[in-house]
Amino acid sequence: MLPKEYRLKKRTAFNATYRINNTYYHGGITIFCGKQKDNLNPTKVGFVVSKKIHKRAVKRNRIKRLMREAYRQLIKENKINTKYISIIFVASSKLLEKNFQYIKKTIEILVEKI
RNA sequence: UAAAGCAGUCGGAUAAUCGCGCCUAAUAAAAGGUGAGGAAAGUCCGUGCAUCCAAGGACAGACCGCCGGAGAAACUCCGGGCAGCGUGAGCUGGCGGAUAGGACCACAGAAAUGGAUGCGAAGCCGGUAUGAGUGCCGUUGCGUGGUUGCAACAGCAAACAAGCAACGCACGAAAUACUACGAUUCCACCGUUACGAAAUGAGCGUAAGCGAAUGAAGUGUAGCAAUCUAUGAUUGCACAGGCGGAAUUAAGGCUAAUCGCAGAGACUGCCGAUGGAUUGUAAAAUCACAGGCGAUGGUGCAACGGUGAGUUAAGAGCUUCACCAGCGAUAUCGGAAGGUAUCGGCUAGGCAACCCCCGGUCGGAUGCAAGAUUGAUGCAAGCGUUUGAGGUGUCCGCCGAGCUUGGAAAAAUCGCUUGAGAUUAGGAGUAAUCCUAAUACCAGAUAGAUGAUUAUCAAGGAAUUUUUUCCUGAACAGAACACGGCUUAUGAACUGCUUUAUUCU
RNA sequence: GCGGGGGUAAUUCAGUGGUAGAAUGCCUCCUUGCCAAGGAGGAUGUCGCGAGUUCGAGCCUCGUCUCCCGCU
Repeated sequence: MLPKEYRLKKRTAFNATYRINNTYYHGGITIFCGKQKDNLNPTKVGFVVSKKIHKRAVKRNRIKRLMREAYRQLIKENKINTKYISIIFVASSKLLEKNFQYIKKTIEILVEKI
């Protein structure tokens, strides 16, 4: 789990990020980027796995945790992008059968891309 | 040994690295503690808890439904009864009432619990085509037979006889096709278009509400109107019908032109003891005679108790009998449901997981997005303040100043986890469950923690072989106020008891 | 988390316990030089699934799966 200052929490913040509509896609994950920031606060990140992907909460939580863990390791290795205020990661049903290594790699590619 | 039944167990463990929520303590860092299930799921029941409305009454409504016990309560659990299923261990059960009443029981059937029509006899009516075949002093042809004539070895001609074939005419089984006088059903039009009461609101509906005519609810077809002799009588008019179209039917149809039968069983049937008729010397026989019967056949899920015997002309719960089912009474066993025995009368269709009736229980509504506190925002339109908005399941009644809609804004804290609780030990009880003592405090998130990677092992499987190798190392599934149940999902394996079958001793 | 509504033909929907229907679509034929329109005929169903009540369930009852809507 990420420390609190990295989490994107408010519903309005989510809506604001979606409205900018700056999206990238790779390997089953779509990301929405927010506005470019002008202060030193850390980039806030949200993870979304909708009910359409799987009915059961166990499977959805598993994907969410894997994505979060991958992003946390990237923070530690100092590979993240700090241009934006907020980023949202949206999973698709492709990720159901994938392992941790695959997810980490795709997130790394996406973060380099933006 | 195999196959079953029941009751249970388990739902992994350890270590390393990097992380997250909460608590303790704290300036901060570091540290310590702690962190998902048997179903956390479905939200199907029942509670606590919270808010709103409540003086109460009536009516709805919901739920329950063999007996006893447990439980805060429950579409809950335990034990027993009864019924059904199973060879059995055992399993299943929404298990009050059909003589209070209503609805329904398709098709078939004479008839579905009483619908008004149905059935039998007699009489009348009832197509066309194809067509095996049958018939005809029918016509034509063929060959055969004898006869007559010519000729006479051969042969030719004539009429006759029976036969065969084709054609024609008439009849015509089964089957097929077509049409539809009639019949049945449906539709359209014309005609008819009834009964039923009333402003003191008929009535209908649980209630809100509907409701005087464009005819409520109901009835579902026979009465209605007038008169006087007035609870009846007389008269009149009605209850009809007409026309057209579509479908089905070639089998039956029709009879208000006749006679008879049936108010569970008219059809198919059995009988003909008694009475009658006929035949016969008589014995006896026959009868679509009077009649007796409800057994047989048939229809159907179901036909007015079942099976067998006796009785009888034939028969029948017939009240004569045996067994069974059902109803009632008495005795007895049991705490009760209920069981057992004896006796009596004589039979009640199904359906209440349709309405309903009987007995019982229930203050109602909304759900932690309940609600409380702090802070912020407080705009517009409509309705309303005793001529009453709105609220309480509905009405009576009561409360009484705000309410509704749209837009904007929606942050923090509390509620929040010490409990109908957990673990261990002892006791009561067949059991559900209850009592006593000790021990500890054991998730509390809010875009929502409980995670990622790796190694070893328990456990299981396969191969080789007698200790090695390889594989799997899991299924269903993630708390959101809490608890008690129910239901559903769930990998591999293990334990105990019981039943049945087979083999051996 | 709490509450409510649905599932019937390829699609949209009807359906009083007694033979499963309508419209559109699809297929064949007619019509036309061809197409459309029009006319005639035809096919298409696990009534979401599993049990129960009943002589008999699309309909009644219970369980289950799935879809949709509202409360923020």
